[in-house]
Amino acid sequence: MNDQEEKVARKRVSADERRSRLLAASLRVMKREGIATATTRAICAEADMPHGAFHYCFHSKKDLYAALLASDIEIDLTPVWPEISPTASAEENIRTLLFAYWSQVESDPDAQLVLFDLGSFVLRDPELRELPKQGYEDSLDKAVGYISRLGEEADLVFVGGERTLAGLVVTTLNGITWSWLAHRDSAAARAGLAQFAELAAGLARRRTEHPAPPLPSAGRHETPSESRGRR
Amino acid sequence: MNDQEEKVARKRVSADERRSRLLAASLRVMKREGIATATTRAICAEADMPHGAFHYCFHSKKDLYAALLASDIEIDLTPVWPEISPTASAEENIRTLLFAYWSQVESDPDAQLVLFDLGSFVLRDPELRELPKQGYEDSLDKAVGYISRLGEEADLVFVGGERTLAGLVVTTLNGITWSWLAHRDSAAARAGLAQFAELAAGLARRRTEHPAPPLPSAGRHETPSESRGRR
DNA sequence: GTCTATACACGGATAGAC
DNA sequence: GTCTATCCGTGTATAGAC
Repeated sequence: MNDQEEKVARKRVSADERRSRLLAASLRVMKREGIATATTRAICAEADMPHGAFHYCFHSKKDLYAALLASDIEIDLTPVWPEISPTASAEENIRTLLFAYWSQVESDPDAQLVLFDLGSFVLRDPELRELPKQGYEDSLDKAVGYISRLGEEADLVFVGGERTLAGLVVTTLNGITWSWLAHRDSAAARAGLAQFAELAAGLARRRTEHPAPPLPSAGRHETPSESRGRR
Repeated sequence: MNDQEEKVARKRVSADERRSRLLAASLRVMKREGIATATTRAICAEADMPHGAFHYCFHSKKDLYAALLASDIEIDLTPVWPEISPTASAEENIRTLLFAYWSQVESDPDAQLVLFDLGSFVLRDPELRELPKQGYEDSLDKAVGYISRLGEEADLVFVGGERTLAGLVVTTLNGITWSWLAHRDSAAARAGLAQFAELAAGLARRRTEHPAPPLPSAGRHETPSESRGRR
């Protein structure tokens, strides 16, 4: 006594629901075959919708790109927090976090590729050029969030400020990811990550000890990171 | 008494010459409008050749991509070497080199974008997937070359070996470049570069003096770059 | 809103004259 | 080798029935 099932049970769904299904489908297609092959036809097929559906869910294909970049395809570090503890060293905690991130990168390389692919594409379009900027800000914010939480959970504070460190993290992670996509040498990538964790740990200080903030390398000429910390 | 000039004097040129002209033209088009718009037609037009010429210079369009990635679109640091001197600090010398690289990046951002664009595209194709790997090796080699020369000219040697440092440099430069393409904040990019120079300097040692390695700014508590130097 | 059918342009590649 | 004309597939977008 159900309405109809002429084909394979294509149910009635709201246009909004369709929109998000198309977004998900487009992401799947892009991961599988690349952005160039993710045509409106392929996407609709993947979402099991007629081709015509596309253009009353999205004004144009650019719309889809914009929406895709807005819905951040990001990595979730929630499950790793229990492993963070104040008793471990700063370097260990940082490495734990970075490696948790990294294992997700490695488990789904195509997602990363789509991110570069999409960014690269969008940077060419005058109308969309600002999107990656926003995306960068967003990942910065997210990194700041993680770093803050790390500070709390592991009782740390960072020389130069959280945002500076966040910039360093985002940039380095992008660099390592891109290089890894090219060479696919996991050991090398992890070594780079570990090296970076060591570096970042050098910027960490315990919150509790030393009431007088112990700046590293004070007294000499000013280092870049110090001058940047202010402004 | 010259042969012919029916149109605008389209001279006779060898197929090889055509090939390289097409490569150059394709690069120009890609820089200007992106890889997606660089069609065989657009490329031939840019090279002032008939469309048909394309397919007896290149077997297919993939061929062009491969050839393009093989002919490394790289950055030349030759003019900066005079500024390198053993009297300057390691950090200064490294920063000089990095900034020289960077000013070329900033002067031609589209070239960088093409590199990402092309890499991203090529990583999708099963037949071409190995090309970026090779490209990465090449830039590693190039970086090693620069680092070696820096070692000679500035009388330095690097903890961990030149190749390790080279990997770090290539990766970091990629990361900073990609981030910069998104946010276009030159000051931030240069700050990151300076920060990295500081870090890398922590890995540098004078070749000549002190058989026992003289750590910079020793005496107080340890700075990040110092702890990093060891391992 | 939903879907089918179609318009229209443009992509890579090739056939075949010169 | 060189170039023109053309094939054929596929892309985005829309017109119009339901």
